[in-house]
Amino acid sequence: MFYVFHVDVNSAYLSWEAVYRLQQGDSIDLRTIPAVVGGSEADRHGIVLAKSIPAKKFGIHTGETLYGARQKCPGLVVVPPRYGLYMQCSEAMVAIMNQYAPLIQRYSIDEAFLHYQLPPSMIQGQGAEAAAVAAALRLKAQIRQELGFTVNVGIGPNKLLAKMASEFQKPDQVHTLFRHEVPEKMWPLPVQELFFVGRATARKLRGYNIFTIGQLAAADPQLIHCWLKKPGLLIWQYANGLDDSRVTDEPMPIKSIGNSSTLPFDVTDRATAHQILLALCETTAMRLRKIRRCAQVVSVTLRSSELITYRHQCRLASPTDVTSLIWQESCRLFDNVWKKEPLRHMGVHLSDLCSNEYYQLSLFHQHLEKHHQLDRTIDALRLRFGTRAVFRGCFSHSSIQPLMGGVLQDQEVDYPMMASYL
DNA sequence: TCTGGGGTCCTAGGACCC
DNA sequence: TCTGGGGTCCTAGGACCC
Repeated sequence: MFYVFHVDVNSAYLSWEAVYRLQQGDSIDLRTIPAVVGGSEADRHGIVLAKSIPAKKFGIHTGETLYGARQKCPGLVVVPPRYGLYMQCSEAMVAIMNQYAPLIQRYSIDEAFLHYQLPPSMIQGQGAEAAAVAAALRLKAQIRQELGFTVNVGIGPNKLLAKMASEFQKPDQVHTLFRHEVPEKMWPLPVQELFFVGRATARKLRGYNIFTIGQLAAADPQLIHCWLKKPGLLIWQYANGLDDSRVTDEPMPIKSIGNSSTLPFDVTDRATAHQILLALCETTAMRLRKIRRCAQVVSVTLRSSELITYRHQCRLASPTDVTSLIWQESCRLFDNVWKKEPLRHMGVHLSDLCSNEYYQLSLFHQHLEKHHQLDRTIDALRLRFGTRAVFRGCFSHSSIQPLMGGVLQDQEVDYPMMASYL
């Protein structure tokens, strides 16, 4: 007998930022005022990454522009993100969760599932439910006391219902969604609140007169399948509370890897574009080598200043993890597809990954071997002396960063462990 | 200086082969 | 050449999640 807990940090980035600032002696708790964590507007990354509850009351949404958010709330406090800090907060939370169960599945930086096993003496029923709630309340209180931030814990018979439960009322709440509670607690909700029903699917469903999760649950699955194809069957099952996926701590195998960046200025010439591709290839290929994979497909994504996004991909003759080969291919793709319009955003993605073992053994070609050794040497130097220790000469008199993409480049600052709070 | 960055999965349609 | 049908591979695009 077990239950699944879903632990969700309330306004994660903003709460973590608030706690850190209080620790540093700041007198204002960001959670109690209209405040958001947002990217740099000067670098054109100016969107809301997380918002406080008072900010939410002004109608501010995650993902909207800081400009838009300020229109809604002129006195809004905006603070920049510190991803390294957030990683540490996340680690500290998972460490506490581990005191309650050996099996934890990290779902994202601020969400995790916990497989809560009841003692064998407990059989299904009120006693078991009450025991699970009591444990969740203790977990929530311990996180709050030791780390200073609040979480919602959802309890259910499976991951889907646990996750739906954690979304109910916020912050600092434990909610249950046991099977017998589904008709009362989940079915009346608007269909777009169901996991995996996004804007597009909700719009289609409304076109078929399905407005609530209960209406979706009661619909004919064959019809839903016909309308929405395979994802339709999935959301029909979700609407009925059905989900047989297990909590697992085995990491998902990585299928693709990529980096992209909204550029500080519009790019209008080929040479600059190629240099940016190199900066993106450096980061992406380095990550590829780190996980010991080679890529067979290279893809270049472009977004124009008009926000039109398109991409172009191709399959390589043989898999590679060599930065310069990936860059060469990226430039070729770029030249074939760029329409010469100003570019706001560029990206490089690698997919169809395979092991690099065979590749390493078959380095017969001298020039490949040299590239390979160069990449390895640079990787080792960057690991030891930091990502800025060594970079290509073409960047030395350029305003373009030699490595682009990735969010954890500012991890040189070490933050104190959150567990030192209180 | 109004629109981020990291992923996964699915489907449509064309090319190509038998 | 007024050409059937099945299967595979590939690319582009769109949906969803955080």
